[in-house]
Amino acid sequence: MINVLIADDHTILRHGLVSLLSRDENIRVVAEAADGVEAINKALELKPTVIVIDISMPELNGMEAVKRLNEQLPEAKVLVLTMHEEQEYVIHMVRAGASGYLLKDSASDELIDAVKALADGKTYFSQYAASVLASQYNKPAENWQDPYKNLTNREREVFHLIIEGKTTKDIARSLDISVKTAENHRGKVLDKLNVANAAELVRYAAKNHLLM
Amino acid sequence: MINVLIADDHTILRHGLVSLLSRDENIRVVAEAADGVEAINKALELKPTVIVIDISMPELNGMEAVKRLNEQLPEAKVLVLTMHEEQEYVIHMVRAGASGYLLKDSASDELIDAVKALADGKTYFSQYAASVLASQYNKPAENWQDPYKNLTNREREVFHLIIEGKTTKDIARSLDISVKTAENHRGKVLDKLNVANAAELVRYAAKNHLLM
DNA sequence: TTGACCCTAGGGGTTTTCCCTGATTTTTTA
DNA sequence: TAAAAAATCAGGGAAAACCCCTAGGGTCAA
Repeated sequence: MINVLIADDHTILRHGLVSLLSRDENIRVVAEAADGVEAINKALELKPTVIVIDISMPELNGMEAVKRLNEQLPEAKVLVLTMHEEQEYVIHMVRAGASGYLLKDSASDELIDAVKALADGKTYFSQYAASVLASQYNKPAENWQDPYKNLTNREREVFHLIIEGKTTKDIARSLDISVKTAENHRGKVLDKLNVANAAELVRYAAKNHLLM
Repeated sequence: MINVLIADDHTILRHGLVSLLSRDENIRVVAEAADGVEAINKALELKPTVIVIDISMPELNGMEAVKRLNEQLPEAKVLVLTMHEEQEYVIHMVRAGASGYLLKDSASDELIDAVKALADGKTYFSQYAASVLASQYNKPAENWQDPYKNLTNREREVFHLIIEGKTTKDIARSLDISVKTAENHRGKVLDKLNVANAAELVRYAAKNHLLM
């Protein structure tokens, strides 16, 4: 038997979810919450297996609620159910500890599947959410284009050595060139990628998945 | 009309895919390939909209093939169809430029949906693949543990400012402390996380998903 | 109350980074 | 072939980073 807590500030929608989930004989809705604080309190008290939560809620928004739930009740699995299609939401919620992400216009079967998957220790992401997550890895190919592409071969070598944490002296030794030359390349790289220092350069590399 | 190229070294399976996809009136299979090199050659010649490809193939494996296809024919969308459930495969293929990832035991409808999604410029990931991608964001909470956890609150603040690319002077201003104090904290952070400089610190942050 | 730890701040030093300018040789491209 | 771009080297100078040290004041717990 899967114990579920439903947190959503829209009463009608919440009741709809309850009756939808209750139809499945393996699922029992043990509590409802209309805001984030209530959700956390009831979760800590009843320790449900799965928590179905909406992002936008009064008191404590879904994101913060998920974060706290993950800290205080890590064994509970959080399924985010939302109408937000914004990319950032998906990633932030996953970062916050969500195990599933479903849009409200999903088929109702999907909701039940998702709850069961989470209860089973798996994750469940809607087609859309999956695309967003994947896009984080896909992007680089296109993003590379401008600045990184404009580096010369030598500069690209230097670039990679810098993001390895190498000093200019190391780089000079590595490439068998003078320190001054390495320094020049370094400067060019920072300039072309429009960053102020090595730390920012590594950030740039991370953002564009250039970090090995 | 969506032109599709199918690359799979298993003849029977390949033919099965062809007849499956051909059943849809909006899809036309323009070519088949039994290995990676053939896949690339035919793709460059026929410029299909979608390329359905298996990971394990002779001559040039799927991963390499996807990489090259992405470089030489970026407008073609690659759908990876495989029986490999290994985590690394998903991520590597996506990094290589795949727009979709489907397991061979998926429903046949899913294949058609996936092809159409890709032709439409979207991505398509099976439930499983999505989970793997999501897990990349979930992990950190556990990985954080050792060194980062040992930072004091103040050090953690400084840590985050360093990985923002801030200089010591910036940090001092930010926290309203003297440059010398900021410098001390900076030193402590580098020391505790066992890195030599800010660049390595950002690497550390990236590895542990601490980069915002 | 006495360590232990943290935050604070400074002294004094070396090394590295970053930003210039200017020049020679090689490679690429028009 | 001539022009442009890239790679090499170099020096000066300011700023930042990094390192080692001391030291007062605060909190907290044994």
